[in-house]
Amino acid sequence: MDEKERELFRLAVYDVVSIIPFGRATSYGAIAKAIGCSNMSRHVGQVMSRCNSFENRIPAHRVVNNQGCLSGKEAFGNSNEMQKLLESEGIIIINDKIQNWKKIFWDPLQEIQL
DNA sequence: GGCGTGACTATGG
DNA sequence: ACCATAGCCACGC
Repeated sequence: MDEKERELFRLAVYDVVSIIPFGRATSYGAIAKAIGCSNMSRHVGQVMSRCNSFENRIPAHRVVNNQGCLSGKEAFGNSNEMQKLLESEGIIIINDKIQNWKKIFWDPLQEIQL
């Protein structure tokens, strides 16, 4: 992968994350699949860990793992910040896990086909 | 090129 | 539901 491809990958991830609706969340794997890189879920995570969500206005808190767990909360300034942001959108979290995950989950592929 | 690492996942016990 | 394993692939050393 050369530098140009990495950049495109990063921007594609940003694009998808940016259109996650308020009060919903999605997973790394779903994003990877949506941008045509189904086996790159770990790299979506890597992009998010460096995205600087606050400055870039990216709702990084709406991206969790496939089971609805807040695996990336440590990347926010305060480890409670991610949960706080999600709860401010009406999402219930217990033990770092989003409750009613099936309902909260938003699949980018479904949105793209509309 | 080898080896460990990581905001991951699918699967099996 | 929880833990262990094994694939995954770019990065850094």
